[in-house]
Amino acid sequence: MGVSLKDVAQRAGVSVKTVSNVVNSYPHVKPETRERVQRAIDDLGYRPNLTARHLRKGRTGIIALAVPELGNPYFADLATAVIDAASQHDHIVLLDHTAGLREKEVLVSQGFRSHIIDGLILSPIRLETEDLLARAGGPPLVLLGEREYDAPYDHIAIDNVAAARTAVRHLIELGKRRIAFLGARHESLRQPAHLRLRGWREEIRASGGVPDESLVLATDGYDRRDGAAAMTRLLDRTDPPDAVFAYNDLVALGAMRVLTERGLRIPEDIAVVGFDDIEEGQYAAVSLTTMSPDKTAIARLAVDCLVERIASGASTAAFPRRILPGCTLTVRESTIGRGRPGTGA
Amino acid sequence: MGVSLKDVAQRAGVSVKTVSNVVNSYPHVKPETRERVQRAIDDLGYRPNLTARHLRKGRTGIIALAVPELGNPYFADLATAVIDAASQHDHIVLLDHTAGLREKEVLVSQGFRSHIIDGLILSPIRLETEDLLARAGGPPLVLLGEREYDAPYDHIAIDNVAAARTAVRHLIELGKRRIAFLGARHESLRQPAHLRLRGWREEIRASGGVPDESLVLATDGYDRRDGAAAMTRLLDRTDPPDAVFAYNDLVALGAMRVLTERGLRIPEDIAVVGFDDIEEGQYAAVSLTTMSPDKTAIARLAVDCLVERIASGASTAAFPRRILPGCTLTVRESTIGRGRPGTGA
DNA sequence: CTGAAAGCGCTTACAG
DNA sequence: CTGAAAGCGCTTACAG
Repeated sequence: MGVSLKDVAQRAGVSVKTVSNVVNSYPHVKPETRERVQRAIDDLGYRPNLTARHLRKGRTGIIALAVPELGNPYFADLATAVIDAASQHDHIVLLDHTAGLREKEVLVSQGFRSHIIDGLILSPIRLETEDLLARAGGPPLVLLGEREYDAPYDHIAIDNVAAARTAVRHLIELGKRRIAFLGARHESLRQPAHLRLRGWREEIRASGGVPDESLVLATDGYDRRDGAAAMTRLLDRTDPPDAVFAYNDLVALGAMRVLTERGLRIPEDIAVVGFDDIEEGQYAAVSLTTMSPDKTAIARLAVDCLVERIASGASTAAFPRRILPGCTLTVRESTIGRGRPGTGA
Repeated sequence: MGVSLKDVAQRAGVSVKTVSNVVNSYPHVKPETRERVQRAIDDLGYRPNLTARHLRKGRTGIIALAVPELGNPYFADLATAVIDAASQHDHIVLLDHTAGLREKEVLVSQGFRSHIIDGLILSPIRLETEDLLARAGGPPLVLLGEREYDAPYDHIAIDNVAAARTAVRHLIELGKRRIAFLGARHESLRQPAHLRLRGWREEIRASGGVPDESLVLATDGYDRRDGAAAMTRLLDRTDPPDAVFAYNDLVALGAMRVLTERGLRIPEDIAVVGFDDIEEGQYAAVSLTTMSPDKTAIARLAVDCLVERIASGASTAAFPRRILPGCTLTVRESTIGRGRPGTGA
């Protein structure tokens, strides 16, 4: 601390410009000058002050990632992947969580940390299109997740309708007919789960069935406790389902805990499919069949998009992209029972 | 972007100093001046450039948190708590993961991001004392976790020996006599798990038993797969244990998966105790008894310590503190069976 | 209560 | 190939 370019320049007997050239490996520096400067740098233990560099260049090399909560392993995995992808581009990651609160999501999206971050990756739950449109020239933004917006920003998300149909089809092919949907939120149709719920309806119709809306269970959130509560309500009724498609793995795992407590067999009595493919599902007592989004691809695409937008210098995207990473079905014991290796390890 | 103090000053017809005073809510500003400036700020949509402020003040308000991996829910929870604690002090958090690699831990501890961060909270796995001593005047540092160092830095960690003894005593009180320890690392005695292993030995001796070192199972890491692999090795022997104390919950959950696959009953055949109290354990088919460190306290203490050290301006701590947050036993089905409510929810 | 000026540590045209 | 100087946008003694 305290050693500046000027100190190095003085010691090496050159101007700060020359030192700067060496530090930034500018090619046209006379070898002996470079060596002299390098020695001064080493002697003094000089390290460039990045803040100053940032101020000058107008970029910080920091991108922010805002997710609802790190406590959901899906988002922890995603954050890990984003950190790694960002480091490929020499960027570091400032992490924040919104708890899925619209107020916090708005705050983050408005870039209350502008000037510190070059760009933002946001996975919103309750944010509305109008909030995005009101965003006054903040840093470039890339959106993640199931919510859809009519706003000038890139959006990375799997095809939720198609993925949900795949999950439900799997259950139908196993002979299940009363398939519940766990995790529709107590809110408007534009909330998350909307698309997965639509997939549920479409696939049931496609198989010649009629969606039973009483099998759609609303929840407060998407945690284990929400899954457990919804499953309890479902089982307390007279006509239980023979399968459950959950909004995500946490909801599915909460539901499975209740099934186990009640002594019901998975999948014989009730089969379960989740969504996200968190590792916990592999090691559950009955391992969990789930839809596996390609998290690495999602993170990489998000960071690539963002870095590109940052380079372009525009706050909004004139031609916003909609990118669909892959999502595949991973079959485990919760739908086909023991018999094949369960952990997938 | 592009609106500076100067622009606001011009529009309001005052000097930049006055605008700065208003922005920083300096008390002695004539009300009508303040109002005029505020109007200019609003009209222009001015937002202070934090990078410039940082350069000037020499502080950024950013602290870094480096954990082995976010994929372990314990660290995800800890990160969440650190972010919240930091925001209490108006600091934001740069997150990094080390994968428990010494090289990466050294890099982080040497502050390769110095000048961007005001301080660092590091949870090391393989870092050595010499690495810390070689640290050349980086930003203030607070250490977390089971590793112990003889270095001038504050250290926040529960009393691992005492906590392990509590866990083992619980098993002994339930009548268990052959208690295995899962998760000693294939490395030196100074590695993590050392203290918990010592607690295991001490408590067995205290109960009048003799620690059976063949029941100490080494693992490569502390993940579910490590627990599953170790449990498999243990069961393939002729003399299985009647209880397992795992280094952490992930190892315990991996072990439980294997027990379930083999058709063994938990806790009747083999009881299991973990460490960390991650939510997953509450919702496992057999809910997991575990040691519950006070993560919120750990995060708060770490941030408080760090902020204090930052304020003091010293890179190292003349009188490093050793702080011991609480850690309590949480009893669930994996030791006492079904019969009481299991999820603890 | 407010202004003019220096300076935080860099990078970058502009000269030479 | 290298130097002198301006400027990124703030804050802070120093005056008045």
